[in-house]
This record gives sequence, structure tokens and C-alpha cells, in this order.
Amino acid sequence: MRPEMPIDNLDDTAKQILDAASRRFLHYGYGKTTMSEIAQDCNMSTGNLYRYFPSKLDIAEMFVRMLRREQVAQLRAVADDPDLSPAEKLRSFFRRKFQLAYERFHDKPKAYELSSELLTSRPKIAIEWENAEGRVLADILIAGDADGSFAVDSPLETAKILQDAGYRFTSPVVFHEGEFDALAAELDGVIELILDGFAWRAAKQSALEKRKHA
Amino acid sequence: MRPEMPIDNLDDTAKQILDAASRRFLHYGYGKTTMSEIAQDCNMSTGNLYRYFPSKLDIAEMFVRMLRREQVAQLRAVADDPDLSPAEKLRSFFRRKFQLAYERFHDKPKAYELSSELLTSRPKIAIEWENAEGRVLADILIAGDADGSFAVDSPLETAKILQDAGYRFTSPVVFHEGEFDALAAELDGVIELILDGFAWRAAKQSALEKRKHA
DNA sequence: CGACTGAACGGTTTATAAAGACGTCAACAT
DNA sequence: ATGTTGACGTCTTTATAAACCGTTCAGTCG
Repeated sequence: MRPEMPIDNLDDTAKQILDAASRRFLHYGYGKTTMSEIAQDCNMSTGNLYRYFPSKLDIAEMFVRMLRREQVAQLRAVADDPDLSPAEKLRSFFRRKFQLAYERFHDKPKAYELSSELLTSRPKIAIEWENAEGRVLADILIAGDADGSFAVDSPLETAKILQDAGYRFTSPVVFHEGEFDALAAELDGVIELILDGFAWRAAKQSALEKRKHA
Repeated sequence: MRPEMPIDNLDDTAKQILDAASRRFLHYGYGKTTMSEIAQDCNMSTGNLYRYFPSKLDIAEMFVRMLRREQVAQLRAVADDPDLSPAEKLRSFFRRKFQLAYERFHDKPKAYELSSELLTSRPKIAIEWENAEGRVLADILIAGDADGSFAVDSPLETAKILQDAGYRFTSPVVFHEGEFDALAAELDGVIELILDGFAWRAAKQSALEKRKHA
């Protein structure tokens, strides 16, 4: 297996390993599952695991990558939904992202723990994911710019700014109590303010263009 | 000493204890300073410390409260600066807050560690501080509403929303590298967007009032 | 020769015992 | 009566040894 980790050109044996490992990761956590347990589940020796994955952490990375890809796909579905206006897409994007973060933390604590451990060992992956989400967000912004509801100079930079503004609702630090509803309301407040900001910019720009035409 | 912890009606002896403890906390950290060390610094017995503070953690709380009060005072100074427009106050508020968070984390790691330990043991204090900052922020919003540059229905709720939007720049999770400048630029981007949002709301409201007058 | 094994190695976690720290209190001092 | 002490109980932290785990690789099997 090469370090680039192509995500789905997997040997059958590799899939079997990934599957067995995933089950144990989710049930017992990363730290509590051992390579020999994974090997036993697959009826093979520990040494053979290393013919398919360079290390235990790489198995976890592959697994978390799959989870994450599913989440980005959900966000992409929002961005591509033809029934939604750009403003509605922005709202839905962040609500969905918030909900995903909350569920991951609340309903699948082991999956959350797994992500954390992976990201402390391999911080670059977090950036990679942020960028992937940023590209989806940028596409929403581009759509909004095209139909005149937003005015966006640099979609990628603006996307980063929006990600910053929504950071609190994706970071799990806050999920201590049953604060879901209160937080969701605050998230809506942030989004409305941002949408008003875009509205202002769009109005300014259209005024400028009118002047040009005159 | 009563549990309410009045913040500055301190006995001379209590001040001496607080001072000695603070020095050790800052230099060695909370965990590595012992009650008997503090007592020795004050030429007294450990038992006597408990006549002035109910516990070691309460000494730390008092100390961190002082640090924090100083920070809130700095933010209050921004809000009260007569030379700044409301929009400039908002910018300065968040820039100052960001800078304070960064300095605390970067230049005084032990003070940061102390805050963390205190807040995990006494989470309510974090809320108390958020509210204190929120009141300062609300005053800026009220000033902006008064002079027509913002339009703010509920200053305290809106302040909470702004605090959420700025969360990333106050949370120390992000300060890993020399990202200060990049983050500061992103913070400016968030603030500009928010200010545009307020501008839009102010414009809408003033249009509404013109219609009423007509 | 390619697929696989499992014992062996170095580093880390766990289990257990010793040491230490927080907080109390009966006694002392002034 | 007020202010202080310092040894003591209980719980936590540290130190040390044993067990374990991730990883490697010489060697087996087909």
C-alpha cells in the first residue's frame, strides 16, 4: 500500500481488514482494539495485516476518511439541490453541518474519539477536510454571486471566513449539555446576520453597476 | 471566607497568600505548587491558609478572576472610547479580544493552563465571563443602534450571536503555529461581513421609518 | 516466487506499592 | 476569644515492575 492512500482501490482482503477494524473501533474505541484482535477476526496473522496497511493508524485513517467523505457528500447534496435558493443553501449547509457534528459527538462517541486521535497524530487531514468543505461552500457563494443575491469577490477566501464564523457550531467543545436547541437558534442568528451582510454587498454592487450603465 | 467570594475585600493576610500563590502558579503551574509551599512563602502553617481560603482551587479562582477582570476592563475601555465610532468599537473589541487570547496562550502558557483547570472544575465561571463580555458588547451595539449605524433589537441576544461568530478567534485550539497574522486577517473578514449585515439592517429600518413618516 | 506466519524486539500501557498533598482538628499561644 | 499550629486521615500522584502491543522479518507453505 502506498502512502498516498487511494481511497477505494482496495483489495478484497484489505476491505475485510478495514471492515473488521471498523467494527472494533466503533464498539471499543481505537485504543482498546489490538492488531491481533483484528487479525483474529480476519483469520490471519498480525504480520499479514501489514501487507495491506502500513500501520494501525492508517487503518483508522482510511475508516475515518470514509465517514468523512459521506459527510462532505451530504453537504455537497445541499449545495447542488436545485430547489434551494443560494441563501437557503447557506442556511441548510450550516444547519446540516451543525447537526452532523452534534450527532457524531452525541450518538457515536467512539467515532468522535477516533477522529480526535487521528487528527492529533495527523493534523494535515483536518486542513484537507476543511478545504473540501470550503470548496462546497465556495460553490454556494458562486451561485449566489451569479444570481445577484450575494456579492462575492473571492469565493474561497469568503468560504474560509464563513467557516470561521461557524466554527463554534462545529467544534465539539460546546456540546456539554442538552444545549442543542439553544445553539441551533444562535447558529440561525449568525447565519441571518451573514446573509444580511451579503444582501448589503449585493445592493452596493448593483447600485454601482447601475451608475456605470448611466 | 464566604463562598460568594467578594473580590477585593481582602484581609492583608489573604492578599499575601494570594500573592505568594500567584507567583508559584505562574512559574510552576497549578498542579506543581503545593499548599505547604505557599504556606512557607508566607511564613505560616498550611492549616492557617484555610482560615483565609476554603481550598486551593479557590485561591486559583481568585487569581484568575483578577486576571480576567483586567481583560474585561480593557474591553470596556474600548467600548467607552469616545473617539471611536460604534463600527470601530466593534472592530477594536474583537481585535483586542483576539490579541488577549493569543497573548495569554502564547506568552503566559502557565496562566492559560491555570484558566483551563479552573474552568473544567467550575464551568459556571466561563459563562459568567462570557456574560460580562457580552454586556460590554451589548453596550457597543446599543450605541450603534442609537446613532443609526446598526439596527439592534435585542442587544444581549445579538451580543451572544457575535460572540459565537468570533468564537474561533478566542478559542486557543487554533493557536498551534505562527498563524497569528492569517487568523487576524480572517477575523477582520468576519467583522466586515457582520458590519455589512448591520448596515443592511440599519438601512432597512430607516427606510421603514421614512415610510411611516410619509 | 508470492502469500503468509508467528516469534522476537523495543516502546508503551497497566498494575501495584510507596510517597505526597489536600484539608481537618484538637491543642497551643497571645 | 482570636489567631495559629502541625500532625493525621484520606485520597491522589508518583515510581517501579510486569504485561502488553505495534511492528518487523527470517522463515514456512503452496
